[in-house]
Amino acid sequence: MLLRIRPESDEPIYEQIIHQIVFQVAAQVIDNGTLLPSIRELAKELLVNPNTVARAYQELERQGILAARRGMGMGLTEEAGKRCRELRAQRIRERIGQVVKEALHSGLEPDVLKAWIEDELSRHSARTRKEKR
Amino acid sequence: MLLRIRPESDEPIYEQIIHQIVFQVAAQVIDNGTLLPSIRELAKELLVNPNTVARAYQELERQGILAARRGMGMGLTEEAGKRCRELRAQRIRERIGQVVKEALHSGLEPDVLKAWIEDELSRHSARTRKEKR
DNA sequence: CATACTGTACTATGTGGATAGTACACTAGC
DNA sequence: GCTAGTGTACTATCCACATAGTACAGTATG
Repeated sequence: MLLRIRPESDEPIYEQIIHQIVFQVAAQVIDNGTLLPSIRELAKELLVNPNTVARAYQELERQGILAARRGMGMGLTEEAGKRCRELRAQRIRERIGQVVKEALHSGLEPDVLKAWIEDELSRHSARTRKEKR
Repeated sequence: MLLRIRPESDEPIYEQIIHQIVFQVAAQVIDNGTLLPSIRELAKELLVNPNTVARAYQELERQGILAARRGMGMGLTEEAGKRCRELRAQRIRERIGQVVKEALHSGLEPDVLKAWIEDELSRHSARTRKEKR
C-alpha cells in the first residue's frame, strides 16, 4: 500500500492516513475484502508511531470501512467501496466550496478565479495522463 | 474591521487573522495607510487573547504589510495592497491545486470534478451578488 | 509633566497531536 | 501446546497553539 505522509503538513498524520486509504479504496486501487497491512507493519513503512496508525484504523473501523480480525489484521468491509466514495465526494466538495467562498469573498473577480481553476485542472490532468508523479 | 474567527477550525487563530486581513486589504475594503485597531482592542473584539493578535500582527509586519507606530497602533504600509494581492493569489492557487491534484489522484473522473466546481461556483457567486451571509 | 494608550517581551498553564515504551488478550500456524 | 503475530489499552514525554497575567519602553494627548 502506497501512502505519502507529510509530517510538516497542517493536516494531522492520522487524518492523512485515513483520507488516503479512503481515496485509494474509492479509486478501487484496493478492493473490498482486502487485508490491510498490520498497524506495526504500516507504522514501520511510514516511519510513524504505531499509535498514530492505530488511531487512523480505529476511526476507519468506527465508520464501517475496516473490521478487525484478531491475529490477522484489519480487513476492508463489503460496504467499504460505497462508503469511501461517499466520503471522497464529501471531502472534495467541501474543500472546493471553502476555496471558492473564500476567493469570491476576498473580492477576487469570478473570471480570474475560473481562469486559475482551468489552469490547475489542465496542469494536473496532464500529469495524470502520463504517470502518477 | 470585520473578522470572523472560528476557534474550532484546523487553521490556527493567528493564521485566520493574518489571511483575513490580507484578503480584506487585497479587496481594498481597507485602504493603504489605514491605522488598524490596536492589539488589545482587536483581541477584545474577537474574544481572543492579545498574544494571539500580537503574533498575527508581527507576522504581517515581517512581510512588510504592517508597520508599528508606538503609541498609535499598527498601520498599513504603502506596498500593503500590492503584497496582499500577491499573497491572496498565492494562497488561493495553492489550495485549488491541492484539491484538484487530490481529486484526480483519487480516481475521480475530471468531468465529475468540473461539474462539482461549477456547482460550487454558481452557488457562492449567487450569494455574493446579494449580500455576504 | 502626567496620564493613558501603544507595541513588545516575558513566564506559566492547559490542550491536542505525535512519539516512546510497556502490557494484555486473542488467534493463525507450525 | 507454543510461538509469533495481531489489535487494544495504558502511561509518560515533547511540541505547538492558545490562554492568562505581568512588566517594560515608547508616544500621543491632555
